[in-house]
Amino acid sequence: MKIISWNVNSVRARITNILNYIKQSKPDILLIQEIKTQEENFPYEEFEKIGYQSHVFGQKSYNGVAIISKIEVKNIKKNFINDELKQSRVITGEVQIKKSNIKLINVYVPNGNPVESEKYNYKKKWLNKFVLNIKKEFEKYSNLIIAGDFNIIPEEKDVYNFKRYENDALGKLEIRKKFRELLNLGFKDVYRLKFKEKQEYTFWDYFAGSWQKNYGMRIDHFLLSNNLLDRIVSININKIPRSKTKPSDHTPIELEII
DNA sequence: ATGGCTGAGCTACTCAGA
Repeated sequence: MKIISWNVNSVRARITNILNYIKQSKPDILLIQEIKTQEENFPYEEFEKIGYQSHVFGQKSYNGVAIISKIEVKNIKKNFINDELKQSRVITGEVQIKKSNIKLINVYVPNGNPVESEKYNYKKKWLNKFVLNIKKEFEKYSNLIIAGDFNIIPEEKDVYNFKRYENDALGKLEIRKKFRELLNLGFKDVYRLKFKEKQEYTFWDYFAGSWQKNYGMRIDHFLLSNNLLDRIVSININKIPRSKTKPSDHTPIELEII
């Protein structure tokens, strides 16, 4: 069972890249973020043609998340967070994998920059609510997968130059602490669990040749509840989509479980 | 290097991203 998370930075501008990627990587479930469109303009048919159903929590111009799946996804919900700005950032669903019910939480955490602004406050409040709701979710479900763009650099080694990001909304200690708080509820950051010291990134800026210089950061994550850890087959950051023409600034992270 | 690109909405330019 292959589950992939990818911040596509507009599903409509990226549709050709996404379809090509799906044909190559053949995910069972693709969790996408920053689709930047409302449901009414979502390219449902394009995914249907290659055998995928889409579940969409859209928004005009900004944000938006979707679950694109070859297997049945039940109990789709778009109200995981009571978002004070009414932004579309979380979609959840349930899948049956090898007789166990697994809850999927596809998330796009607010960016929060600049730090001296209301945006940073929104991110902090948003993360507080998110952690609290995950805690509640654990009372109802034992198998949880949280995946998406967390906009959090977990540790110093997860960015090309930590000094530049220690006072940034992605790297500030109080933000990284929220990530640890989440893990402490009973999750593992699967990439870091499998690769203790490896330095790989999931995002590179469009400008100043960031991609060519490998000036990136690891901000897209797969969190698995501890009871699912023995079912991990592999975790992989696939850099190929970032090297294509008209790429997203993020690249997919691929999880395989049994 | 707090903006050097990119996308949406719109059709000139702002806002947002990280």
